Amino acid sequence: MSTISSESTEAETTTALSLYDEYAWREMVYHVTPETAEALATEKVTAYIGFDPTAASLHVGSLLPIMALARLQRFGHTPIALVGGGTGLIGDPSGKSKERPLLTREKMEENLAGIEGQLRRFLDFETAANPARMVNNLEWLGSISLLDFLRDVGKYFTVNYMLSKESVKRRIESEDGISYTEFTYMLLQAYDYLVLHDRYGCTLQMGGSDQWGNILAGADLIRRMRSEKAHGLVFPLVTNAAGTKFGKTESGTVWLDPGLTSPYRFYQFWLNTDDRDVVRYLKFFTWLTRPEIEELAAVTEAAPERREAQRRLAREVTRMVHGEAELARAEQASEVLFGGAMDALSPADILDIFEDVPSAELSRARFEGEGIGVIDLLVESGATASKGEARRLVRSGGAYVNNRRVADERARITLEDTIEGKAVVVRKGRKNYRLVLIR
RNA sequence: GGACAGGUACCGAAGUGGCCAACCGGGCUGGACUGUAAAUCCAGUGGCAUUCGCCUUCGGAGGUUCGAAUCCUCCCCUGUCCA
Repeated sequence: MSTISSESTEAETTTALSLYDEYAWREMVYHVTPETAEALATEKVTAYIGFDPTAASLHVGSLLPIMALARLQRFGHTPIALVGGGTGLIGDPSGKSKERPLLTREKMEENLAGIEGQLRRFLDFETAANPARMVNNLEWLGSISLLDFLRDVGKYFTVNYMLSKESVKRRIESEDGISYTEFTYMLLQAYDYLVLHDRYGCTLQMGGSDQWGNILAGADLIRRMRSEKAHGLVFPLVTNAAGTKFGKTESGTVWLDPGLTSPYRFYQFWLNTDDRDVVRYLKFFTWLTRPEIEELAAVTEAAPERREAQRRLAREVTRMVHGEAELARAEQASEVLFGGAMDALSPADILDIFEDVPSAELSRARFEGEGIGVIDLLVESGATASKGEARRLVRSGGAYVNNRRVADERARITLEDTIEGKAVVVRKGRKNYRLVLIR
Protein backbone atom coordinates (compact mmCIF):
# COMPACT_ATOMS: atom_id res chain seq x y z
CA MET A 1 0.00 0.00 0.00
CA SER A 2 1.17 3.47 -0.72
CA THR A 3 2.61 5.74 1.86
CA ILE A 4 3.07 9.44 1.87
CA SER A 5 6.77 9.21 1.30
CA SER A 6 6.78 9.55 -2.46
CA GLU A 7 5.23 12.96 -2.31
CA SER A 8 6.72 14.35 0.83
CA THR A 9 9.66 16.04 -0.83
CA GLU A 10 7.63 18.44 -2.85
CA ALA A 11 5.55 19.52 0.12
CA GLU A 12 8.64 20.48 2.06
CA THR A 13 9.43 23.18 -0.44
CA THR A 14 6.22 24.93 0.53
CA THR A 15 6.82 24.95 4.25
CA ALA A 16 7.44 28.62 4.62
CA LEU A 17 4.22 28.60 6.59
CA SER A 18 4.16 27.02 9.99
CA LEU A 19 2.18 23.88 10.58
CA TYR A 20 -0.34 25.88 12.52
CA ASP A 21 -0.99 28.16 9.56
CA GLU A 22 -1.37 25.08 7.44
CA TYR A 23 -3.91 23.58 9.82
CA ALA A 24 -5.73 26.88 10.03
CA TRP A 25 -5.92 27.29 6.30
CA ARG A 26 -7.25 23.75 6.03
CA GLU A 27 -9.97 24.62 8.54
CA MET A 28 -8.70 21.97 10.88
CA VAL A 29 -8.57 24.10 13.99
CA TYR A 30 -11.70 24.10 16.09
CA HIS A 31 -10.29 24.84 19.50
CA VAL A 32 -6.71 25.34 20.48
CA THR A 33 -4.89 26.24 23.67
CA PRO A 34 -3.00 29.55 23.73
CA GLU A 35 0.60 29.49 22.55
CA THR A 36 0.16 26.37 20.45
CA ALA A 37 0.66 28.30 17.24
CA GLU A 38 3.82 29.84 18.55
CA ALA A 39 5.21 26.50 19.69
CA LEU A 40 4.56 24.96 16.29
CA ALA A 41 6.27 27.85 14.57
CA THR A 42 9.38 27.97 16.71
CA GLU A 43 10.07 24.46 17.98
CA LYS A 44 10.13 20.88 16.83
CA VAL A 45 7.11 19.52 18.60
CA THR A 46 6.19 15.98 19.50
CA ALA A 47 2.45 15.49 19.28
CA TYR A 48 0.07 12.62 19.76
CA ILE A 49 -3.40 11.56 18.82
CA GLY A 50 -5.23 8.62 20.33
CA PHE A 51 -7.16 6.07 18.31
CA ASP A 52 -9.84 3.98 19.91
CA PRO A 53 -9.81 0.27 19.17
CA THR A 54 -13.58 -0.02 18.99
CA ALA A 55 -13.39 -1.85 15.65
CA ALA A 56 -10.81 -3.81 13.72
CA SER A 57 -10.50 -1.09 11.13
CA LEU A 58 -10.41 2.65 11.06
CA HIS A 59 -13.03 4.39 8.98
CA VAL A 60 -12.98 7.57 6.96
CA GLY A 61 -13.85 9.55 10.06
CA SER A 62 -10.38 8.78 11.39
CA LEU A 63 -8.78 10.15 8.29
CA LEU A 64 -8.78 13.70 9.60
CA PRO A 65 -6.67 12.95 12.69
CA ILE A 66 -4.47 10.64 10.63
CA MET A 67 -3.81 13.38 8.12
CA ALA A 68 -3.15 15.79 10.94
CA LEU A 69 -0.35 13.55 12.19
CA ALA A 70 1.00 13.01 8.70
CA ARG A 71 1.05 16.73 7.99
CA LEU A 72 2.72 17.33 11.29
CA GLN A 73 5.47 14.93 10.36
CA ARG A 74 6.01 16.61 7.02
CA PHE A 75 6.56 19.84 8.80
CA GLY A 76 9.40 18.26 10.68
CA HIS A 77 7.58 17.56 13.91
CA THR A 78 7.30 14.16 15.47
CA PRO A 79 3.99 12.29 15.48
CA ILE A 80 2.93 9.65 17.95
CA ALA A 81 -0.06 7.48 17.23
CA LEU A 82 -1.45 6.09 20.42
CA VAL A 83 -3.76 3.12 20.26
CA GLY A 84 -5.96 2.82 23.27
CA GLY A 85 -5.38 -0.74 24.36
CA GLY A 86 -5.88 0.30 27.97
CA THR A 87 -8.50 3.02 27.65
CA GLY A 88 -10.32 0.87 25.13
CA LEU A 89 -11.09 -1.52 27.95
CA ILE A 90 -12.84 1.30 29.80
CA GLY A 91 -14.81 3.22 27.17
CA ASP A 92 -14.76 6.93 26.49
CA PRO A 93 -17.97 8.72 27.49
CA SER A 94 -17.22 11.68 25.21
CA GLY A 95 -19.82 12.15 22.56
CA LYS A 96 -21.72 9.11 23.75
CA SER A 97 -25.18 9.40 25.16
CA LYS A 98 -25.09 6.17 27.03
CA GLU A 99 -22.81 3.69 28.66
CA ARG A 100 -21.00 1.46 26.23
CA PRO A 101 -20.64 -2.27 26.51
CA LEU A 102 -17.09 -3.23 27.40
CA LEU A 103 -14.90 -4.84 24.80
CA THR A 104 -13.42 -8.17 25.65
CA ARG A 105 -9.67 -8.28 25.79
CA GLU A 106 -9.49 -10.68 22.87
CA LYS A 107 -11.67 -8.53 20.66
CA MET A 108 -9.60 -5.54 21.54
CA GLU A 109 -6.33 -7.27 20.70
CA GLU A 110 -7.76 -8.08 17.31
CA ASN A 111 -8.88 -4.50 16.77
CA LEU A 112 -5.54 -3.10 17.80
CA ALA A 113 -3.69 -5.24 15.31
CA GLY A 114 -5.90 -4.06 12.47
CA ILE A 115 -5.67 -0.41 13.38
CA GLU A 116 -1.92 -0.46 13.86
CA GLY A 117 -1.47 -1.91 10.41
CA GLN A 118 -3.51 0.87 8.89
CA LEU A 119 -1.80 3.69 10.72
CA ARG A 120 1.56 2.46 9.49
CA ARG A 121 0.62 3.38 5.97
CA PHE A 122 0.30 7.06 6.69
CA LEU A 123 3.25 7.76 8.89
CA ASP A 124 6.95 7.34 8.27
CA PHE A 125 8.53 5.21 10.96
CA GLU A 126 11.91 4.97 9.23
CA THR A 127 13.05 8.52 8.69
CA ALA A 128 16.10 9.46 10.75
CA ALA A 129 15.10 12.99 11.69
CA ASN A 130 11.63 12.62 13.12
CA PRO A 131 10.39 9.06 12.94
CA ALA A 132 6.80 8.42 13.87
CA ARG A 133 6.09 6.29 16.86
CA MET A 134 3.26 3.99 17.74
CA VAL A 135 2.41 3.29 21.34
CA ASN A 136 -0.24 1.34 23.17
CA ASN A 137 -1.38 2.76 26.46
CA LEU A 138 -2.05 -0.69 27.81
CA GLU A 139 1.67 -0.76 28.33
CA TRP A 140 1.47 1.68 31.24
CA LEU A 141 -2.19 1.55 32.14
CA GLY A 142 -2.11 -2.22 32.36
CA SER A 143 0.43 -2.30 35.11
CA ILE A 144 -0.18 0.76 37.25
CA SER A 145 -1.75 -0.07 40.58
CA LEU A 146 -4.99 1.54 41.57
CA LEU A 147 -3.43 3.01 44.70
CA ASP A 148 -0.56 4.54 42.78
CA PHE A 149 -2.92 5.94 40.22
CA LEU A 150 -5.18 7.51 42.81
CA ARG A 151 -2.24 8.98 44.72
CA ASP A 152 -0.31 10.23 41.71
CA VAL A 153 -3.02 11.27 39.30
CA GLY A 154 -6.35 11.35 41.12
CA LYS A 155 -5.04 13.78 43.68
CA TYR A 156 -4.66 16.45 41.03
CA PHE A 157 -8.26 16.47 39.97
CA THR A 158 -11.23 17.65 41.94
CA VAL A 159 -14.50 15.97 41.28
CA ASN A 160 -15.85 19.46 40.75
CA TYR A 161 -13.50 19.89 37.82
CA MET A 162 -14.44 16.57 36.33
CA LEU A 163 -18.14 17.22 36.74
CA SER A 164 -17.82 20.47 34.87
CA LYS A 165 -16.63 18.73 31.69
CA GLU A 166 -19.19 18.62 28.97
CA SER A 167 -18.90 14.88 28.32
CA VAL A 168 -19.58 14.10 31.94
CA LYS A 169 -22.18 16.79 32.48
CA ARG A 170 -24.35 15.59 29.66
CA ARG A 171 -24.33 12.08 31.00
CA ILE A 172 -25.03 13.13 34.57
CA GLU A 173 -28.12 14.90 33.34
CA SER A 174 -29.25 11.89 31.36
CA GLU A 175 -31.44 9.24 32.84
CA ASP A 176 -28.93 6.44 32.63
CA GLY A 177 -26.18 8.39 34.32
CA ILE A 178 -22.57 7.46 33.96
CA SER A 179 -20.67 4.61 35.53
CA TYR A 180 -17.68 5.22 37.75
CA THR A 181 -15.69 3.37 35.13
CA GLU A 182 -16.41 5.81 32.34
CA PHE A 183 -16.21 8.74 34.70
CA THR A 184 -12.59 7.79 35.27
CA TYR A 185 -11.80 7.73 31.58
CA MET A 186 -10.74 11.35 31.53
CA LEU A 187 -8.09 10.73 34.14
CA LEU A 188 -6.67 7.81 32.22
CA GLN A 189 -6.36 9.90 29.10
CA ALA A 190 -4.77 12.70 31.10
CA TYR A 191 -2.31 10.19 32.43
CA ASP A 192 -1.51 9.02 28.90
CA TYR A 193 -0.53 12.53 27.99
CA LEU A 194 1.64 12.77 31.09
CA VAL A 195 3.41 9.52 30.28
CA LEU A 196 4.06 10.55 26.69
CA HIS A 197 5.28 13.90 27.91
CA ASP A 198 7.72 12.30 30.33
CA ARG A 199 8.93 9.63 27.96
CA TYR A 200 9.05 11.38 24.63
CA GLY A 201 8.74 15.06 25.39
CA CYS A 202 5.28 15.16 23.89
CA THR A 203 3.81 18.64 24.30
CA LEU A 204 0.79 18.58 22.04
CA GLN A 205 -2.26 16.40 21.98
CA MET A 206 -4.77 16.65 19.19
CA GLY A 207 -8.10 14.97 18.56
CA GLY A 208 -11.70 15.36 17.57
CA SER A 209 -13.65 18.20 19.10
CA ASP A 210 -15.28 15.81 21.54
CA GLN A 211 -11.83 15.24 23.03
CA TRP A 212 -11.37 18.82 24.15
CA GLY A 213 -12.19 18.14 27.78
CA ASN A 214 -9.94 15.11 28.00
CA ILE A 215 -7.09 16.91 26.31
CA LEU A 216 -7.31 19.88 28.64
CA ALA A 217 -7.34 17.53 31.59
CA GLY A 218 -4.05 16.06 30.37
CA ALA A 219 -2.51 19.46 29.78
CA ASP A 220 -3.58 20.54 33.25
CA LEU A 221 -2.08 17.44 34.77
CA ILE A 222 1.27 18.08 33.11
CA ARG A 223 1.24 21.68 34.19
CA ARG A 224 0.49 20.80 37.79
CA MET A 225 2.78 17.84 38.15
CA ARG A 226 5.70 18.98 36.05
CA SER A 227 5.16 22.73 35.86
CA GLU A 228 5.54 22.53 32.13
CA LYS A 229 3.46 23.67 29.22
CA ALA A 230 1.39 21.24 27.27
CA HIS A 231 -0.79 22.16 24.34
CA GLY A 232 -4.01 20.91 22.90
CA LEU A 233 -5.76 21.28 19.57
CA VAL A 234 -9.01 19.79 18.39
CA PHE A 235 -10.45 19.47 14.93
CA PRO A 236 -13.96 20.35 13.94
CA LEU A 237 -16.49 17.64 13.50
CA VAL A 238 -16.51 16.63 9.85
CA THR A 239 -19.98 17.40 8.59
CA ASN A 240 -21.68 17.07 5.26
CA ALA A 241 -24.22 19.28 3.60
CA ALA A 242 -26.83 16.55 3.54
CA GLY A 243 -26.90 16.64 7.31
CA THR A 244 -26.15 12.95 7.66
CA LYS A 245 -23.25 11.52 9.56
CA PHE A 246 -20.01 11.83 7.67
CA GLY A 247 -18.58 8.49 6.67
CA LYS A 248 -21.86 6.65 6.46
CA THR A 249 -23.68 5.54 3.36
CA GLU A 250 -26.81 3.46 2.92
CA SER A 251 -24.57 0.44 2.93
CA GLY A 252 -22.98 1.42 6.21
CA THR A 253 -19.72 2.80 7.47
CA VAL A 254 -16.97 3.54 4.97
CA TRP A 255 -13.97 1.66 6.31
CA LEU A 256 -10.35 1.92 5.34
CA ASP A 257 -10.03 -1.86 5.26
CA PRO A 258 -10.57 -2.99 1.65
CA GLY A 259 -12.10 -6.19 2.99
CA LEU A 260 -14.86 -4.19 4.66
CA THR A 261 -15.35 -1.44 2.09
CA SER A 262 -14.10 -2.28 -1.37
CA PRO A 263 -11.87 0.27 -3.08
CA TYR A 264 -14.63 0.74 -5.62
CA ARG A 265 -17.15 1.73 -2.96
CA PHE A 266 -14.53 3.79 -1.23
CA TYR A 267 -13.86 5.65 -4.45
CA GLN A 268 -17.57 6.13 -5.05
CA PHE A 269 -18.05 7.49 -1.55
CA TRP A 270 -15.67 10.34 -2.26
CA LEU A 271 -16.87 10.88 -5.80
CA ASN A 272 -20.38 11.44 -4.50
CA THR A 273 -19.31 14.29 -2.26
CA ASP A 274 -21.68 17.23 -2.30
CA ASP A 275 -20.48 20.36 -4.09
CA ARG A 276 -20.79 22.27 -0.87
CA ASP A 277 -18.43 19.92 0.97
CA VAL A 278 -15.85 19.10 -1.63
CA VAL A 279 -13.43 21.96 -1.12
CA ARG A 280 -13.33 21.42 2.60
CA TYR A 281 -12.73 17.71 2.08
CA LEU A 282 -9.89 18.44 -0.31
CA LYS A 283 -8.31 20.50 2.42
CA PHE A 284 -8.90 17.87 5.06
CA PHE A 285 -8.06 14.70 3.26
CA THR A 286 -5.59 15.36 0.45
CA TRP A 287 -2.06 16.56 0.01
CA LEU A 288 -3.04 18.97 -2.71
CA THR A 289 -1.51 22.38 -2.28
CA ARG A 290 -3.35 25.57 -1.69
CA PRO A 291 -3.11 26.77 -5.32
CA GLU A 292 -4.34 23.39 -6.56
CA ILE A 293 -7.30 23.41 -4.23
CA GLU A 294 -8.15 27.01 -5.04
CA GLU A 295 -8.10 26.10 -8.71
CA LEU A 296 -10.47 23.20 -8.09
CA ALA A 297 -12.70 25.43 -6.01
CA ALA A 298 -12.92 27.85 -8.91
CA VAL A 299 -13.78 25.08 -11.34
CA THR A 300 -16.45 23.77 -9.03
CA GLU A 301 -17.91 27.22 -8.80
CA ALA A 302 -17.90 27.79 -12.55
CA ALA A 303 -18.74 24.32 -13.82
CA PRO A 304 -20.04 22.15 -11.02
CA GLU A 305 -21.35 19.58 -13.49
CA ARG A 306 -17.82 18.59 -14.39
CA ARG A 307 -17.19 17.52 -10.82
CA GLU A 308 -13.50 17.86 -11.21
CA ALA A 309 -13.01 18.51 -7.54
CA GLN A 310 -14.91 15.35 -6.61
CA ARG A 311 -12.97 13.30 -9.12
CA ARG A 312 -9.70 14.60 -7.83
CA LEU A 313 -10.74 14.05 -4.23
CA ALA A 314 -11.75 10.47 -4.94
CA ARG A 315 -8.53 9.80 -6.82
CA GLU A 316 -6.27 11.28 -4.21
CA VAL A 317 -7.84 9.62 -1.22
CA THR A 318 -8.30 6.24 -2.90
CA ARG A 319 -4.70 6.24 -4.05
CA MET A 320 -3.47 7.19 -0.63
CA VAL A 321 -5.47 4.54 1.19
CA HIS A 322 -5.54 1.69 -1.33
CA GLY A 323 -2.73 2.36 -3.77
CA GLU A 324 -2.43 3.05 -7.47
CA ALA A 325 -3.53 -0.37 -8.71
CA GLU A 326 -6.75 -0.39 -6.69
CA LEU A 327 -7.47 3.15 -7.78
CA ALA A 328 -7.20 2.10 -11.41
CA ARG A 329 -9.60 -0.78 -10.83
CA ALA A 330 -12.05 1.43 -9.01
CA GLU A 331 -12.00 3.94 -11.85
CA GLN A 332 -12.46 1.27 -14.47
CA ALA A 333 -15.35 -0.24 -12.55
CA SER A 334 -16.96 3.16 -12.14
CA GLU A 335 -16.74 3.76 -15.84
CA VAL A 336 -18.43 0.49 -16.72
CA LEU A 337 -21.02 0.65 -14.00
CA PHE A 338 -22.09 4.13 -14.94
CA GLY A 339 -21.07 4.34 -18.54
CA GLY A 340 -23.20 1.66 -20.15
CA ALA A 341 -21.77 -0.68 -22.75
CA MET A 342 -20.15 -3.81 -21.46
CA ASP A 343 -20.09 -5.84 -24.64
CA ALA A 344 -16.34 -5.73 -24.98
CA LEU A 345 -15.71 -7.08 -21.53
CA SER A 346 -14.39 -10.57 -20.91
CA PRO A 347 -15.77 -12.75 -18.13
CA ALA A 348 -12.58 -12.05 -16.22
CA ASP A 349 -13.14 -8.31 -16.43
CA ILE A 350 -16.71 -8.76 -15.36
CA LEU A 351 -15.79 -10.77 -12.31
CA ASP A 352 -13.23 -8.19 -11.45
CA ILE A 353 -15.45 -5.18 -11.83
CA PHE A 354 -18.42 -6.73 -10.12
CA GLU A 355 -16.36 -8.14 -7.34
CA ASP A 356 -18.29 -6.51 -4.55
CA VAL A 357 -21.68 -6.65 -6.18
CA PRO A 358 -24.08 -9.22 -4.72
CA SER A 359 -24.09 -12.31 -6.83
CA ALA A 360 -26.16 -15.41 -7.37
CA GLU A 361 -25.50 -18.66 -9.13
CA LEU A 362 -27.79 -20.32 -11.63
CA SER A 363 -27.28 -23.55 -13.48
CA ARG A 364 -26.35 -23.47 -17.13
CA ALA A 365 -29.40 -25.55 -17.93
CA ARG A 366 -31.65 -22.63 -17.08
CA PHE A 367 -30.27 -20.70 -20.00
CA GLU A 368 -30.26 -23.48 -22.54
CA GLY A 369 -32.90 -23.83 -25.23
CA GLU A 370 -35.77 -21.43 -24.56
CA GLY A 371 -33.76 -19.68 -21.90
CA ILE A 372 -34.93 -18.21 -18.64
CA GLY A 373 -37.71 -15.62 -18.39
CA VAL A 374 -36.64 -12.14 -17.34
CA ILE A 375 -39.06 -12.17 -14.46
CA ASP A 376 -37.51 -15.33 -13.06
CA LEU A 377 -34.05 -13.99 -13.67
CA LEU A 378 -34.82 -10.82 -11.76
CA VAL A 379 -36.20 -12.75 -8.83
CA GLU A 380 -33.56 -15.45 -8.72
CA SER A 381 -30.70 -13.00 -9.01
CA GLY A 382 -32.08 -11.29 -5.96
CA ALA A 383 -32.74 -8.03 -7.79
CA THR A 384 -36.41 -8.10 -6.86
CA ALA A 385 -38.19 -9.76 -3.99
CA SER A 386 -41.17 -11.14 -5.90
CA LYS A 387 -42.39 -11.78 -9.37
CA GLY A 388 -44.93 -9.02 -9.02
CA GLU A 389 -42.20 -6.56 -8.18
CA ALA A 390 -40.18 -7.83 -11.11
CA ARG A 391 -43.12 -7.26 -13.46
CA ARG A 392 -43.67 -3.76 -12.22
CA LEU A 393 -39.99 -3.07 -12.64
CA VAL A 394 -39.96 -4.23 -16.24
CA ARG A 395 -43.13 -2.26 -16.99
CA SER A 396 -41.65 0.92 -15.58
CA GLY A 397 -38.52 0.46 -17.63
CA GLY A 398 -36.10 -0.15 -14.82
CA ALA A 399 -34.87 -3.64 -15.68
CA TYR A 400 -31.61 -4.18 -17.49
CA VAL A 401 -29.72 -7.26 -18.56
CA ASN A 402 -26.09 -6.64 -19.37
CA ASN A 403 -26.84 -2.95 -19.26
CA ARG A 404 -29.53 -3.18 -21.91
CA ARG A 405 -33.05 -2.31 -20.94
CA VAL A 406 -35.57 -5.13 -21.09
CA ALA A 407 -38.98 -3.74 -21.95
CA ASP A 408 -40.93 -6.96 -22.46
CA GLU A 409 -41.77 -8.94 -19.39
CA ARG A 410 -42.06 -12.09 -21.47
CA ALA A 411 -38.52 -11.76 -22.80
CA ARG A 412 -36.28 -14.77 -22.32
CA ILE A 413 -32.58 -14.78 -21.71
CA THR A 414 -30.62 -17.51 -23.46
CA LEU A 415 -26.99 -18.52 -23.51
CA GLU A 416 -26.46 -16.21 -26.44
CA ASP A 417 -27.34 -13.24 -24.28
CA THR A 418 -24.84 -14.15 -21.59
CA ILE A 419 -21.23 -13.11 -21.42
CA GLU A 420 -19.54 -16.09 -23.04
CA GLY A 421 -21.88 -18.42 -21.19
CA LYS A 422 -20.26 -17.48 -17.91
CA ALA A 423 -22.21 -14.64 -16.43
CA VAL A 424 -25.10 -12.23 -16.76
CA VAL A 425 -25.25 -8.80 -15.25
CA VAL A 426 -28.69 -7.89 -14.00
CA ARG A 427 -29.42 -4.31 -13.12
CA LYS A 428 -32.35 -2.70 -11.38
CA GLY A 429 -32.56 1.01 -11.95
CA ARG A 430 -29.59 3.25 -12.28
CA LYS A 431 -27.02 1.52 -10.18
CA ASN A 432 -28.35 -1.53 -8.45
CA TYR A 433 -26.38 -4.39 -9.90
CA ARG A 434 -26.51 -8.16 -9.46
CA LEU A 435 -24.07 -10.56 -10.93
CA VAL A 436 -25.42 -13.94 -12.00
CA LEU A 437 -22.78 -16.60 -12.36
CA ILE A 438 -23.60 -19.50 -14.65
CA ARG A 439 -22.43 -22.90 -13.56
C1' G B 1 -56.31 -1.40 41.30
C1' G B 2 -59.90 2.39 38.76
C1' A B 3 -61.44 6.02 34.48
C1' C B 4 -60.88 7.40 29.73
C1' A B 5 -58.31 7.20 24.82
C1' G B 6 -56.15 4.10 21.39
C1' G B 7 -53.76 -0.32 18.69
C1' U B 8 -54.70 -0.15 10.45
C1' A B 9 -49.34 -1.91 5.57
C1' C B 10 -41.93 0.61 6.64
C1' C B 11 -43.63 5.34 9.52
C1' G B 12 -47.62 8.88 10.27
C1' A B 13 -52.69 8.75 9.44
C1' A B 14 -58.01 8.03 7.08
C1' G B 15 -61.65 4.38 6.95
C1' U B 16 -66.30 2.68 11.56
C1' G B 17 -70.88 -3.69 7.82
C1' G B 18 -70.45 -4.64 1.07
C1' C B 19 -67.95 0.43 -3.87
C1' C B 20 -61.34 -1.98 1.00
C1' A B 21 -55.52 -4.91 -0.86
C1' A B 22 -57.69 -0.57 2.22
C1' C B 23 -57.98 7.56 0.93
C1' C B 24 -53.85 10.74 1.95
C1' G B 25 -48.73 12.28 3.47
C1' G B 26 -43.73 10.69 4.36
C1' G B 27 -40.34 6.98 3.20
C1' C B 28 -38.83 3.49 -0.37
C1' U B 29 -38.40 1.58 -5.71
C1' G B 30 -38.56 2.71 -10.84
C1' G B 31 -38.91 6.45 -14.89
C1' A B 32 -38.16 11.62 -17.01
C1' C B 33 -34.76 15.57 -16.32
C1' U B 34 -29.56 15.88 -14.73
C1' G B 35 -23.63 16.26 -13.03
C1' U B 36 -23.50 8.89 -10.72
C1' A B 37 -25.96 16.06 -7.79
C1' A B 38 -29.93 18.97 -5.71
C1' A B 39 -34.73 20.45 -6.89
C1' U B 40 -38.90 19.12 -9.77
C1' C B 41 -42.37 16.03 -12.39
C1' C B 42 -44.61 11.02 -13.48
C1' A B 43 -45.52 5.98 -12.01
C1' G B 44 -45.36 2.04 -8.56
C1' U B 45 -45.35 0.34 -3.47
C1' G B 46 -49.02 -7.67 0.04
C1' G B 47 -48.40 -12.58 -2.76
C1' C B 48 -49.63 -15.74 -7.03
C1' A B 49 -51.52 -15.39 -12.04
C1' U B 50 -50.31 -13.53 -19.55
C1' U B 51 -56.46 -12.33 -18.76
C1' C B 52 -60.80 -13.66 -15.60
C1' G B 53 -59.35 -13.96 -10.95
C1' C B 54 -57.55 -16.40 -6.51
C1' C B 55 -54.99 -16.24 -1.73
C1' U B 56 -53.09 -13.65 2.81
C1' U B 57 -53.42 -8.82 5.66
C1' C B 58 -56.18 -3.93 9.55
C1' G B 59 -53.11 -6.10 18.06
C1' G B 60 -54.60 -11.80 19.28
C1' A B 61 -58.41 -15.64 19.68
C1' G B 62 -63.34 -16.75 19.04
C1' G B 63 -68.41 -15.26 17.43
C1' U B 64 -72.69 -12.64 14.68
C1' U B 65 -73.65 -12.00 9.28
C1' C B 66 -74.88 -13.96 2.60
C1' G B 67 -70.67 -10.54 3.58
C1' A B 68 -66.42 -7.43 8.76
C1' A B 69 -60.60 -3.45 9.26
C1' U B 70 -65.63 -1.92 10.53
C1' C B 71 -70.70 -5.27 15.07
C1' C B 72 -70.29 -8.72 19.74
C1' U B 73 -67.24 -11.59 23.59
C1' C B 74 -62.72 -12.62 25.91
C1' C B 75 -57.56 -11.67 26.01
C1' C B 76 -52.86 -8.86 25.10
C1' C B 77 -50.40 -4.18 24.52
C1' U B 78 -49.75 1.37 24.50
C1' G B 79 -50.88 6.49 26.06
C1' U B 80 -53.21 9.99 29.48
C1' C B 81 -55.59 10.86 34.10
C1' C B 82 -57.08 9.07 39.19
C1' A B 83 -55.44 5.83 43.40
